Amino acid sequence: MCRLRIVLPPKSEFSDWYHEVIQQAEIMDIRYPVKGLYVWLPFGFKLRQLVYSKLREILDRDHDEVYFPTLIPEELLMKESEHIRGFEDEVYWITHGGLEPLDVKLALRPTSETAIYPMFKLWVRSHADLPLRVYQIVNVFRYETKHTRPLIRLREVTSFKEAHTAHRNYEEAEKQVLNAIKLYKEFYDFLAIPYMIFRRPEWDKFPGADYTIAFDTIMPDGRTLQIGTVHHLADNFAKTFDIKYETPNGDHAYVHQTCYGISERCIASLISIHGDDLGLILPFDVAPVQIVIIPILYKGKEEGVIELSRKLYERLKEFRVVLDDSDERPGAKYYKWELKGVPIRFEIGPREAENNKVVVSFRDERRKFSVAFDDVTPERVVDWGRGLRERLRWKAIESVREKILICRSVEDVADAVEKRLLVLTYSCEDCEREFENYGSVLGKLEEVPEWLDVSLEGECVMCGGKGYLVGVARTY
RNA sequence: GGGGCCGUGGGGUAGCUGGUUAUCCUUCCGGCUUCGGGAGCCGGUGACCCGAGUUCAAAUCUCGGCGGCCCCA
Repeated sequence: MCRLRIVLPPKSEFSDWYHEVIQQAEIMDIRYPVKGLYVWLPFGFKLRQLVYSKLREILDRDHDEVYFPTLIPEELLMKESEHIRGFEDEVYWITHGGLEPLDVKLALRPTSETAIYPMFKLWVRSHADLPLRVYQIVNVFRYETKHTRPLIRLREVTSFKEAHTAHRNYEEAEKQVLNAIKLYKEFYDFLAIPYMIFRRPEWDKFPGADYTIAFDTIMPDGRTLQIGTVHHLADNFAKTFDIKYETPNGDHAYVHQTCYGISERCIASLISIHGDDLGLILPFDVAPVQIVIIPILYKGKEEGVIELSRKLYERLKEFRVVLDDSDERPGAKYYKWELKGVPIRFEIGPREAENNKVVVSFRDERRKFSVAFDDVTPERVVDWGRGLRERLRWKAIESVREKILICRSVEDVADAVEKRLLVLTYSCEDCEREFENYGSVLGKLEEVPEWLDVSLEGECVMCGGKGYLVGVARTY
C-alpha cells in the first residue's frame, strides 16, 4: 500500500549518492550558474557554523583570529618564485576597476601567505614578539580546470581556515608543526573521522615549504581525500619577505614559519563517511537539529499527545530540538529527519501519553525502544549523544580499515590501487616516485594509527633496500 | 591533458527523421480527509539554457557560447 519511494541512490553508488544527499539534505544548492561555485543553504550553513566553531574553539587557545584582504597585488603574489610557480595557472585576476584597466593587477587570494607575510615583517621586531600565531577563516579562489565538486573541488573555497605562525628558529617552528598536528587530530576525533598522517613527497609539498604533512581520509569509493595540511616553511618566506627579529643578544635573524589549513572538505568527509542509504548521520555535537519530537495524532486523542510532546520539548530546550507538528504523516517525518541526520528521535503517540512514556530511536541504529518520560533528562541525552559518536567512530574506522591493503610486492600495489584500495607498502627514498605509475603517492606514513597494525619500516618492495611505509591511492 | 554523452516547469522525464494546445511522475499552492515507517481525493501554479544560422515553419537540424555528467591519462 505504501509505495517505497526511492529518493537517494544507494551509498554504494557513492558519486551519485554524494551529489544527491548534498541537495536533498539541504546542505547546498548546486544550481548556481558558475562552474565550481555553490550556495550554502541554511541547514548546511548551520552545520558549517557548528563544525567551525569547534575548530575556532581549538585554535583560540593559543592563536588570535585576524582578517586579511581578499585581494593581493601582483607584485606581492609573485615575490616568492617557488610559491607562485605552484599557483600561477590557477589564479583569478582582477584587471579592471569599472571601465579602467588597473595599473596593478590584483589577484583573488589562492591562499594568503603573500598577503600576510608583508605584515608579519612590520609586526615582528624582537624575539619578544615571537611566537606569533594567527589564523583566519576566509574564502580563497582557484581556477580549477578539472571536475569541480561541491565541498571537495571548488573554484571558491568558502571556508578555508588558515593558520600562520612565526618562530625564532627551525626547531621551534617544528614544535609548532607537531602542535598543529595535535590540534587537527583533536578536531577530527571530535568529528569521529578516521585519518592517516603522511609526509608528502618532495614533488607534492606545498610550494615554498620545507616539508608538508597531510591528513588523508578514505571516502566510501576508496579514493582518498586530503582533509588538512601542515607546512613547515623554514625561513624560505622570511627571506623573501624580510621577516627578521632582534635576538636577546642584539643580532638579527630570520623567523621560521609554519602554516596549516583545513577547508570545507572536513564537511565533505563528515557527510560521506558517516552517511548511509537514508541520508546523513551526524554526530550529536554538530547536528543542526539534535533532537526531533514527532507527535502521532489520532483523531480525538490529540490533546494528551500534544501536551506530553510540549513537555518534552520544554525539558530539552537547551539542545537544538524540533517539535515537528506539521501535518505530514509520521512515516514521512521519520524519513525526512533521517535524511537530515538528526541523531535522536522521540515518538509520542496515544500509548505514550497514556503511560507517560516516550519511544526513542537513534539515527545510526534505527531500532526503537521505550523509556519512561521522567528518565529522559538532559544528562541522559548527552550520554546518548556520546554513545552515538563512539559508535560512529568505530563504524568509520571499520569502513576505512577495510579499504586499506598492505602490499609486499609491486604487482600487488598495481592491483590494489586499481581496485580502489589505499595501499601501504615499503619504499626507499629513491624508489618512492616509481609508485606514481600506479596511483598518487601520499608520502611517508608519519605514525601508525591506533586502529592499524603495521610496522613503519621494512624492505623497499622495488629494490630491497631499507624502506619506510608509503601510501599509494587514487585521490580526490 | 585526451575522448564521449547531455541541457524541456523547483526536481526527474516523454517528444527530437521539423508542423495544432509539449507527455508523465514528483515537488509546490488551496481545499477535504487521514495520521504507530514515505496515505487518498478534488482543484491550481509552473518549462523547451543563451546567441546566431538554415526554413514558410525550430524543443526538434547546423555552428558557437555557457552549464552539467561520465571515461581514460
